[in-house]
Amino acid sequence: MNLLQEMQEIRVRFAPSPTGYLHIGSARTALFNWLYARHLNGKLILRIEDTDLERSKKEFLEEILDSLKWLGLNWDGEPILQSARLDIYRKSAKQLLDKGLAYEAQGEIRDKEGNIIKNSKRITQKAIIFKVPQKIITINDLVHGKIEIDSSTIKDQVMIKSDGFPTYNFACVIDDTDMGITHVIRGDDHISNTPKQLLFYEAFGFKAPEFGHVPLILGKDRSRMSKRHGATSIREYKQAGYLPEALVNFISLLGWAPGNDREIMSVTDIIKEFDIKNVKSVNAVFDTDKLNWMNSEYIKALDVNTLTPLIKEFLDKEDLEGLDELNLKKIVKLFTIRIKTLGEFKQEAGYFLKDKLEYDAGQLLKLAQRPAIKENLIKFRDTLSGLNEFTILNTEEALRNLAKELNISAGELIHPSRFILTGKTVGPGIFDVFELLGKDRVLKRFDRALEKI
RNA sequence: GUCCCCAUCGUCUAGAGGCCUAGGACAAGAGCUUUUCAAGCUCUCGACAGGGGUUCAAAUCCCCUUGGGGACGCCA
Repeated sequence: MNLLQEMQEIRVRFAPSPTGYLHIGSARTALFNWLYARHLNGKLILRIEDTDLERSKKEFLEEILDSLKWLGLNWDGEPILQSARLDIYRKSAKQLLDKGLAYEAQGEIRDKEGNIIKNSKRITQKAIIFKVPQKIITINDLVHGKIEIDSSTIKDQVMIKSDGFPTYNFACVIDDTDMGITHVIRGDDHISNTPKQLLFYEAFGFKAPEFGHVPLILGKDRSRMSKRHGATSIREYKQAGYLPEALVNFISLLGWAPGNDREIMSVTDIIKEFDIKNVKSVNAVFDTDKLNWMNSEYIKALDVNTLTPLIKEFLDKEDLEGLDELNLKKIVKLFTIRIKTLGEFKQEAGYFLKDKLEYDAGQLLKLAQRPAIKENLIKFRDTLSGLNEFTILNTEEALRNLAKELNISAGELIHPSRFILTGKTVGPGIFDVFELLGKDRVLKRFDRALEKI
């Protein structure tokens, strides 16, 4: 690689702070950075912004890395921790101090309500504060175009806090410069930070990267997506049984579209098509209905051999007792088109996994009140017990013959049977249920239910 | 309050001045299929926020209004 190519290499970064789980919005930012890098054959650097001593937690860091890996967003090199670079920030701040572009000040530390925290041991030194010069700052944003901000609306910026740690905007500039970041892709909520950072670039004489501010993801009420809108962290979606491919596909389409009406796309195709120029500048509402649809499409596209192990991870040991692999696969196959998430399987197909059924009392009563229901069901039970082969074909033939004999519709036997065998009024075809449950379990469930009718 | 961003169906979006009586998808509704529910197939409903310009021509360009969102920390 020659020098020119090296200078032109695209380097982007994702810079989470380990103060919480990976939020869906952050994940989208990470995804766009990743797509940008992969599309242009660049590098994605992971930087951990752990300069908030009180809120940063190691468990959060691990969780964030796990979520990124689960989504398939791989990064280049080792993650860089800001907490390991404190000297560098301090030295850099000193430089501005020496140039007369900054000053030191001793202030109190206040909490969120504005009260002074009196005996804070954190005040060990003076804060270093940047003197904001008067000027118009221009951002040539990759998604918004030209944005102008008058610096008179910005107050002097703390670079080094009294606890010796750098502030976000300051550390960001030092790091992005050191790491050779060429493009900063981040959420719209950072637009107001960019002019502050641009001022630092200028003070140091550093070349600023390109900026692209991507729109935010909103909840149903159009405010920033938060806990009250439902699941906000990637781990929650993983735990609910969404497929990472579906989630990636879905969030890639929040604020971006390839422009040819394509929606279900492999990640390879998304990388191929992704262009920051096609990113919209309008915020997007997160629509769980559409995510559910997309996830179900991904589930339907999987073959049973791939799906079964994925579903197994959502089942407990006791769910699998007495179930052989072949049977489980058949059940999975039956439910592939009926579940929207992997987690729904246990709920939907529960009656295949455990024998104890809870019958809804009202439904049971309704059933018992139908004319001649008990004697018909007893006859049907005896017919079933006389079958040698307990297959879809055999059970259907037996049921239809009996219905004819009794001069009732097939449904008169089918619906009560479904209720007896599954405890539900809706579900897969009843003859599938017969075969998959097997003769023994079917008869047992009939006997148990008939006692109650 | 100040600054900034944004504005096409309920939602995600297509739309780069004539291809737009605005296209697709989700959701909703109807029908077909059927033992129920799904799935599948077919159809229906449904939007350029409002007002001024510019232009032969505007969803697309400009301005204003309105409406949403975000930021204003020794948080990141």
